[in-house]
Amino acid sequence: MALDKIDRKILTLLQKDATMPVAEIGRKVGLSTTPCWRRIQKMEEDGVIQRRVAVLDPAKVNVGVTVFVSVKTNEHNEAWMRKFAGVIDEFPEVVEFYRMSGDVDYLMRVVVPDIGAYDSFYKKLISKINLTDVSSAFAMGQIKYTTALPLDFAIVVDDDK
Amino acid sequence: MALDKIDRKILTLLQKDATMPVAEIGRKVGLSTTPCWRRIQKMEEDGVIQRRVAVLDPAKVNVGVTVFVSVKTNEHNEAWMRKFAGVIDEFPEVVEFYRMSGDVDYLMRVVVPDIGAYDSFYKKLISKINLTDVSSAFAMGQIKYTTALPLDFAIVVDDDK
DNA sequence: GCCACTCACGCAAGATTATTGCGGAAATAC
DNA sequence: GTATTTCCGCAATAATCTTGCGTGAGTGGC
Repeated sequence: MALDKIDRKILTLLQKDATMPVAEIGRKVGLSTTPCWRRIQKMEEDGVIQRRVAVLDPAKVNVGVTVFVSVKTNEHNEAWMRKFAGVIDEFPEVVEFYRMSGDVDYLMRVVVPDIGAYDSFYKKLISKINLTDVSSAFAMGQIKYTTALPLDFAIVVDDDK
Repeated sequence: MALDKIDRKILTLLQKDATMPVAEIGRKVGLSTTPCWRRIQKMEEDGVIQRRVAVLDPAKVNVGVTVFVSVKTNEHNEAWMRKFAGVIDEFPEVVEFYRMSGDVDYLMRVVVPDIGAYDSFYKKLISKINLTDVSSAFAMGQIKYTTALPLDFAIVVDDDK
Protein backbone atom coordinates (compact mmCIF):
# COMPACT_ATOMS: atom_id res chain seq x y z
CA MET A 1 0.00 0.00 0.00
CA ALA A 2 3.06 2.21 0.06
CA LEU A 3 3.41 4.45 -2.96
CA ASP A 4 6.58 5.44 -4.74
CA LYS A 5 7.21 8.52 -6.80
CA ILE A 6 5.82 7.01 -9.99
CA ASP A 7 2.62 5.89 -8.29
CA ARG A 8 2.08 9.36 -6.97
CA LYS A 9 2.67 10.87 -10.39
CA ILE A 10 0.09 8.50 -11.83
CA LEU A 11 -2.41 9.42 -9.13
CA THR A 12 -1.82 13.11 -9.68
CA LEU A 13 -2.65 12.68 -13.34
CA LEU A 14 -5.70 10.50 -12.72
CA GLN A 15 -7.07 12.87 -10.13
CA LYS A 16 -7.05 15.58 -12.79
CA ASP A 17 -8.22 13.57 -15.75
CA ALA A 18 -9.25 9.95 -15.58
CA THR A 19 -9.85 9.69 -19.32
CA MET A 20 -6.17 9.88 -20.17
CA PRO A 21 -5.03 6.74 -22.01
CA VAL A 22 -2.71 4.48 -20.05
CA ALA A 23 -0.14 4.78 -22.82
CA GLU A 24 0.01 8.54 -22.38
CA ILE A 25 0.18 8.30 -18.60
CA GLY A 26 3.02 5.87 -19.03
CA ARG A 27 4.85 8.23 -21.31
CA LYS A 28 4.48 11.08 -18.82
CA VAL A 29 5.80 9.07 -15.90
CA GLY A 30 8.51 7.33 -17.91
CA LEU A 31 7.01 3.89 -18.19
CA SER A 32 5.61 1.74 -20.96
CA THR A 33 1.95 0.87 -21.10
CA THR A 34 1.94 -2.50 -19.37
CA PRO A 35 3.71 -1.74 -16.09
CA CYS A 36 1.80 1.51 -15.85
CA TRP A 37 -1.46 -0.33 -16.34
CA ARG A 38 -0.50 -2.89 -13.72
CA ARG A 39 0.27 -0.18 -11.19
CA ILE A 40 -3.10 1.43 -11.76
CA GLN A 41 -4.76 -1.97 -11.49
CA LYS A 42 -3.03 -2.66 -8.20
CA MET A 43 -3.99 0.69 -6.74
CA GLU A 44 -7.59 -0.01 -7.64
CA GLU A 45 -7.44 -3.42 -5.99
CA ASP A 46 -5.82 -1.93 -2.92
CA GLY A 47 -8.58 0.64 -2.75
CA VAL A 48 -6.27 3.60 -3.06
CA ILE A 49 -8.25 4.49 -6.15
CA GLN A 50 -11.84 4.12 -5.00
CA ARG A 51 -13.60 4.83 -8.25
CA ARG A 52 -13.75 7.01 -11.34
CA VAL A 53 -16.59 9.46 -11.64
CA ALA A 54 -17.90 12.24 -13.82
CA VAL A 55 -17.84 15.65 -12.17
CA LEU A 56 -20.69 17.94 -13.18
CA ASP A 57 -20.97 21.70 -13.21
CA PRO A 58 -23.23 22.61 -10.27
CA ALA A 59 -24.64 25.68 -11.99
CA LYS A 60 -25.47 23.72 -15.15
CA VAL A 61 -27.57 21.24 -13.21
CA ASN A 62 -29.16 24.03 -11.21
CA VAL A 63 -27.60 23.50 -7.81
CA GLY A 64 -25.37 26.54 -7.74
CA VAL A 65 -26.01 27.38 -4.10
CA THR A 66 -24.14 25.72 -1.26
CA VAL A 67 -25.38 25.87 2.32
CA PHE A 68 -23.50 24.66 5.38
CA VAL A 69 -25.83 23.35 8.02
CA SER A 70 -24.62 23.00 11.61
CA VAL A 71 -26.52 20.76 13.99
CA LYS A 72 -26.30 20.54 17.76
CA THR A 73 -28.08 17.80 19.60
CA ASN A 74 -28.62 16.35 23.05
CA GLU A 75 -28.84 12.84 21.71
CA HIS A 76 -25.30 11.65 22.14
CA ASN A 77 -25.61 7.97 21.38
CA GLU A 78 -24.82 5.55 18.62
CA ALA A 79 -28.40 4.65 17.80
CA TRP A 80 -29.47 8.23 17.20
CA MET A 81 -26.41 8.88 15.10
CA ARG A 82 -27.21 5.94 12.88
CA LYS A 83 -30.75 7.09 12.47
CA PHE A 84 -29.59 10.57 11.57
CA ALA A 85 -27.11 9.16 9.07
CA GLY A 86 -29.86 7.06 7.55
CA VAL A 87 -32.10 10.07 7.12
CA ILE A 88 -29.35 12.14 5.55
CA ASP A 89 -28.50 9.37 3.12
CA GLU A 90 -31.94 9.77 1.60
CA PHE A 91 -31.26 13.39 0.72
CA PRO A 92 -29.25 13.75 -2.47
CA GLU A 93 -28.96 17.47 -1.71
CA VAL A 94 -26.61 16.62 1.16
CA VAL A 95 -23.29 15.93 -0.49
CA GLU A 96 -21.11 15.93 2.62
CA PHE A 97 -21.82 15.06 6.22
CA TYR A 98 -19.41 15.09 9.16
CA ARG A 99 -19.50 14.33 12.83
CA MET A 100 -17.71 17.18 14.50
CA SER A 101 -15.84 17.90 17.68
CA GLY A 102 -16.37 21.08 19.62
CA ASP A 103 -19.21 23.52 19.37
CA VAL A 104 -21.42 21.82 16.79
CA ASP A 105 -22.08 18.09 16.67
CA TYR A 106 -22.73 17.63 12.96
CA LEU A 107 -21.93 19.61 9.87
CA MET A 108 -23.31 19.05 6.40
CA ARG A 109 -22.92 20.65 3.01
CA VAL A 110 -26.14 20.99 1.07
CA VAL A 111 -26.51 21.98 -2.59
CA VAL A 112 -29.71 23.56 -3.87
CA PRO A 113 -30.85 25.90 -6.66
CA ASP A 114 -31.80 28.81 -4.40
CA ILE A 115 -32.99 29.96 -0.99
CA GLY A 116 -36.49 28.72 -1.60
CA ALA A 117 -35.31 25.23 -2.38
CA TYR A 118 -33.20 25.29 0.74
CA ASP A 119 -36.27 26.12 2.79
CA SER A 120 -38.09 23.16 1.25
CA PHE A 121 -35.16 20.94 2.09
CA TYR A 122 -35.06 22.27 5.63
CA LYS A 123 -38.73 21.61 6.22
CA LYS A 124 -38.47 18.14 4.76
CA LEU A 125 -35.47 17.43 6.97
CA ILE A 126 -37.01 18.48 10.27
CA SER A 127 -40.11 16.48 9.44
CA LYS A 128 -38.01 13.32 9.22
CA ILE A 129 -36.00 13.74 12.41
CA ASN A 130 -36.22 15.93 15.46
CA LEU A 131 -33.37 18.40 15.62
CA THR A 132 -32.98 20.80 18.51
CA ASP A 133 -30.46 23.32 17.24
CA VAL A 134 -29.89 23.91 13.54
CA SER A 135 -28.11 26.83 11.95
CA SER A 136 -27.53 27.51 8.27
CA ALA A 137 -24.74 29.46 6.63
CA PHE A 138 -24.99 30.33 2.96
CA ALA A 139 -21.99 30.36 0.67
CA MET A 140 -21.88 33.41 -1.57
CA GLY A 141 -19.37 31.83 -3.87
CA GLN A 142 -17.23 28.75 -4.37
CA ILE A 143 -13.66 29.95 -4.71
CA LYS A 144 -12.05 26.54 -4.83
CA TYR A 145 -13.35 23.01 -5.11
CA THR A 146 -11.32 19.97 -5.96
CA THR A 147 -11.70 16.24 -5.60
CA ALA A 148 -7.92 15.86 -5.78
CA LEU A 149 -6.33 14.95 -2.47
CA PRO A 150 -2.78 16.05 -1.67
CA LEU A 151 -0.26 13.25 -2.07
CA ASP A 152 2.50 14.88 -0.10
CA PHE A 153 1.60 12.87 3.00
CA ALA A 154 1.29 9.45 1.39
CA ILE A 155 3.32 6.64 2.86
CA VAL A 156 6.52 6.03 0.94
CA VAL A 157 9.05 3.23 1.02
CA ASP A 158 11.96 4.27 -1.13
CA ASP A 159 12.06 7.84 -2.26
CA ASP A 160 15.45 8.03 -3.92
CA LYS A 161 14.12 9.70 -7.04
CA MET B 1 -28.53 22.82 -22.14
CA ALA B 2 -31.84 21.43 -20.99
CA LEU B 3 -31.75 17.80 -19.99
CA ASP B 4 -34.41 15.19 -20.58
CA LYS B 5 -35.02 12.05 -18.61
CA ILE B 6 -32.50 9.99 -20.55
CA ASP B 7 -29.77 12.59 -20.11
CA ARG B 8 -30.35 12.60 -16.40
CA LYS B 9 -30.21 8.81 -16.27
CA ILE B 10 -26.92 8.90 -18.10
CA LEU B 11 -25.54 11.50 -15.71
CA THR B 12 -26.68 9.51 -12.71
CA LEU B 13 -24.76 6.51 -13.99
CA LEU B 14 -21.65 8.49 -14.89
CA GLN B 15 -21.60 10.20 -11.53
CA LYS B 16 -21.40 6.79 -9.92
CA ASP B 17 -19.02 5.09 -12.31
CA ALA B 18 -17.38 6.81 -15.23
CA THR B 19 -15.68 3.64 -16.45
CA MET B 20 -18.92 2.07 -17.60
CA PRO B 21 -18.83 1.34 -21.35
CA VAL B 22 -21.12 3.49 -23.47
CA ALA B 23 -22.81 0.37 -24.80
CA GLU B 24 -23.82 -0.67 -21.30
CA ILE B 25 -25.01 2.81 -20.40
CA GLY B 26 -27.06 2.78 -23.57
CA ARG B 27 -28.59 -0.53 -22.66
CA LYS B 28 -29.54 0.73 -19.20
CA VAL B 29 -31.19 3.87 -20.50
CA GLY B 30 -32.83 2.17 -23.48
CA LEU B 31 -30.64 3.49 -26.26
CA SER B 32 -28.10 2.05 -28.65
CA THR B 33 -24.44 2.95 -28.43
CA THR B 34 -24.24 5.78 -30.93
CA PRO B 35 -26.99 8.12 -29.73
CA CYS B 36 -25.95 7.51 -26.15
CA TRP B 37 -22.37 8.38 -27.02
CA ARG B 38 -23.48 11.52 -28.82
CA ARG B 39 -25.49 12.66 -25.81
CA ILE B 40 -22.50 12.21 -23.53
CA GLN B 41 -20.34 14.04 -26.04
CA LYS B 42 -22.77 16.95 -26.16
CA MET B 43 -22.97 17.22 -22.40
CA GLU B 44 -19.20 17.39 -22.25
CA GLU B 45 -19.12 20.13 -24.88
CA ASP B 46 -21.84 22.04 -23.06
CA GLY B 47 -19.82 21.77 -19.86
CA VAL B 48 -22.51 19.93 -17.96
CA ILE B 49 -19.93 17.19 -17.54
CA GLN B 50 -16.85 19.11 -16.46
CA ARG B 51 -14.39 16.26 -16.31
CA ARG B 52 -13.83 12.67 -15.24
CA VAL B 53 -11.57 12.06 -12.30
CA ALA B 54 -10.26 9.30 -10.07
CA VAL B 55 -11.47 9.50 -6.49
CA LEU B 56 -8.96 8.30 -3.91
CA ASP B 57 -9.44 6.92 -0.43
CA PRO B 58 -8.36 9.71 1.96
CA ALA B 59 -7.15 7.29 4.61
CA LYS B 60 -5.07 5.34 2.09
CA VAL B 61 -3.17 8.45 1.06
CA ASN B 62 -2.82 9.50 4.67
CA VAL B 63 -5.16 12.48 4.80
CA GLY B 64 -7.88 10.95 6.92
CA VAL B 65 -8.51 14.06 8.99
CA THR B 66 -10.77 16.88 7.84
CA VAL B 67 -10.68 20.31 9.43
CA PHE B 68 -13.07 23.14 8.74
CA VAL B 69 -11.42 26.50 9.05
CA SER B 70 -13.52 29.63 9.50
CA VAL B 71 -12.00 33.01 8.76
CA LYS B 72 -13.25 36.46 9.66
CA THR B 73 -11.57 39.52 8.27
CA ASN B 74 -11.77 43.28 8.21
CA GLU B 75 -10.48 43.44 4.67
CA HIS B 76 -13.69 43.54 2.72
CA ASN B 77 -12.43 44.31 -0.76
CA GLU B 78 -11.89 42.57 -4.06
CA ALA B 79 -8.12 42.89 -4.08
CA TRP B 80 -7.65 41.22 -0.74
CA MET B 81 -10.03 38.47 -1.67
CA ARG B 82 -8.05 37.73 -4.80
CA LYS B 83 -4.84 37.62 -2.86
CA PHE B 84 -6.37 35.26 -0.32
CA ALA B 85 -7.68 33.05 -3.09
CA GLY B 86 -4.24 33.00 -4.67
CA VAL B 87 -2.62 31.94 -1.42
CA ILE B 88 -5.15 29.18 -0.84
CA ASP B 89 -4.69 27.86 -4.36
CA GLU B 90 -1.12 27.02 -3.46
CA PHE B 91 -2.22 24.74 -0.65
CA PRO B 92 -3.23 21.30 -1.89
CA GLU B 93 -4.47 20.53 1.62
CA VAL B 94 -7.34 22.97 1.05
CA VAL B 95 -9.82 21.06 -1.05
CA GLU B 96 -12.76 23.45 -0.72
CA PHE B 97 -12.97 27.18 -0.18
CA TYR B 98 -16.09 29.33 0.06
CA ARG B 99 -16.92 32.98 0.53
CA MET B 100 -19.66 33.05 3.12
CA SER B 101 -22.48 35.28 4.21
CA GLY B 102 -23.17 35.95 7.84
CA ASP B 103 -20.95 35.37 10.80
CA VAL B 104 -17.79 34.11 9.11
CA ASP B 105 -16.40 35.54 5.89
CA TYR B 106 -14.61 32.48 4.51
CA LEU B 107 -14.84 28.79 5.12
CA MET B 108 -12.44 26.13 3.93
CA ARG B 109 -12.13 22.39 4.21
CA VAL B 110 -8.62 21.15 4.85
CA VAL B 111 -7.41 17.55 4.72
CA VAL B 112 -4.35 16.44 6.69
CA PRO B 113 -2.93 13.27 8.27
CA ASP B 114 -3.29 14.42 11.88
CA ILE B 115 -3.41 17.33 14.32
CA GLY B 116 0.30 17.95 14.01
CA ALA B 117 0.11 18.30 10.27
CA TYR B 118 -2.78 20.69 10.68
CA ASP B 119 -0.68 22.84 12.97
CA SER B 120 2.07 22.94 10.34
CA PHE B 121 -0.47 23.93 7.74
CA TYR B 122 -1.86 26.61 10.02
CA LYS B 123 1.54 28.14 10.67
CA LYS B 124 2.41 28.07 6.99
CA LEU B 125 -0.90 29.73 6.17
CA ILE B 126 -0.64 32.63 8.59
CA SER B 127 2.91 33.25 7.43
CA LYS B 128 1.64 33.82 3.89
CA ILE B 129 -1.24 36.13 4.67
CA ASN B 130 -2.38 38.13 7.65
CA LEU B 131 -5.58 36.76 9.11
CA THR B 132 -7.29 38.41 12.06
CA ASP B 133 -9.76 35.79 13.22
CA VAL B 134 -9.34 32.11 12.46
CA SER B 135 -11.12 29.21 14.09
CA SER B 136 -10.74 25.51 13.40
CA ALA B 137 -13.26 22.73 13.84
CA PHE B 138 -12.12 19.12 13.55
CA ALA B 139 -14.26 16.44 11.99
CA MET B 140 -14.35 13.26 14.03
CA GLY B 141 -15.70 11.28 11.15
CA GLN B 142 -16.92 11.53 7.60
CA ILE B 143 -20.41 10.05 7.53
CA LYS B 144 -21.21 10.91 3.94
CA TYR B 145 -19.20 12.22 1.03
CA THR B 146 -20.24 12.19 -2.57
CA THR B 147 -19.24 13.98 -5.72
CA ALA B 148 -22.65 13.22 -7.22
CA LEU B 149 -24.91 16.23 -7.49
CA PRO B 150 -28.69 15.84 -7.28
CA LEU B 151 -30.36 16.03 -10.68
CA ASP B 152 -33.85 16.66 -9.39
CA PHE B 153 -33.48 20.39 -9.98
CA ALA B 154 -32.03 20.27 -13.48
CA ILE B 155 -33.79 22.26 -16.17
CA VAL B 156 -36.11 20.11 -18.25
CA VAL B 157 -37.95 20.75 -21.49
CA ASP B 158 -40.24 17.82 -22.06
CA ASP B 159 -40.76 15.47 -19.21
CA ASP B 160 -43.49 13.26 -20.55
CA LYS B 161 -41.64 10.07 -19.71
C1' DG C 1 31.22 -15.30 -5.94
C1' DC C 2 27.37 -17.99 -7.80
C1' DC C 3 22.77 -19.71 -8.08
C1' DA C 4 17.80 -19.51 -7.30
C1' DC C 5 14.21 -16.53 -6.66
C1' DT C 6 11.39 -12.53 -7.01
C1' DC C 7 9.96 -8.46 -9.05
C1' DA C 8 9.25 -4.98 -12.35
C1' DC C 9 9.79 -4.02 -16.99
C1' DG C 10 8.68 -4.00 -22.22
C1' DC C 11 7.07 -6.06 -26.62
C1' DA C 12 3.56 -7.86 -29.35
C1' DA C 13 -0.81 -10.05 -29.99
C1' DG C 14 -5.70 -10.34 -28.96
C1' DA C 15 -10.05 -8.53 -26.87
C1' DT C 16 -12.96 -4.42 -25.77
C1' DT C 17 -14.42 -0.17 -26.41
C1' DA C 18 -14.76 4.35 -28.63
C1' DT C 19 -15.73 6.85 -32.77
C1' DT C 20 -17.32 7.82 -37.42
C1' DG C 21 -20.12 7.29 -41.81
C1' DC C 22 -24.27 6.38 -43.53
C1' DG C 23 -29.15 5.73 -44.11
C1' DG C 24 -33.93 5.76 -42.17
C1' DA C 25 -37.91 7.12 -39.17
C1' DA C 26 -40.36 10.51 -36.34
C1' DA C 27 -41.33 15.15 -35.23
C1' DT C 28 -41.76 20.03 -36.72
C1' DA C 29 -42.21 23.94 -39.96
C1' DC C 30 -44.12 26.00 -43.90
C1' DG D 1 -48.34 17.49 -48.26
C1' DT D 2 -43.68 18.33 -48.61
C1' DA D 3 -39.25 20.13 -46.87
C1' DT D 4 -36.39 20.40 -42.93
C1' DT D 5 -34.63 19.11 -38.82
C1' DT D 6 -33.53 15.91 -35.28
C1' DC D 7 -32.65 11.71 -33.31
C1' DC D 8 -32.07 7.00 -33.87
C1' DG D 9 -29.50 2.44 -35.13
C1' DC D 10 -26.39 -0.54 -37.92
C1' DA D 11 -21.94 -1.54 -39.45
C1' DA D 12 -17.11 -0.50 -40.22
C1' DT D 13 -12.94 1.65 -38.50
C1' DA D 14 -9.85 3.49 -35.02
C1' DA D 15 -8.23 3.71 -30.45
C1' DT D 16 -7.48 1.73 -26.16
C1' DC D 17 -7.35 -1.89 -22.86
C1' DT D 18 -5.72 -6.38 -21.38
C1' DT D 19 -3.04 -10.56 -21.45
C1' DG D 20 0.91 -13.82 -22.45
C1' DC D 21 5.48 -14.20 -22.56
C1' DG D 22 10.35 -13.37 -22.24
C1' DT D 23 14.21 -10.42 -20.25
C1' DG D 24 17.13 -8.10 -16.94
C1' DA D 25 17.96 -6.01 -12.35
C1' DG D 26 18.04 -6.73 -7.63
C1' DT D 27 18.03 -9.86 -3.35
C1' DG D 28 19.00 -13.61 -0.23
C1' DG D 29 21.16 -18.14 0.70
C1' DC D 30 25.23 -20.65 0.74
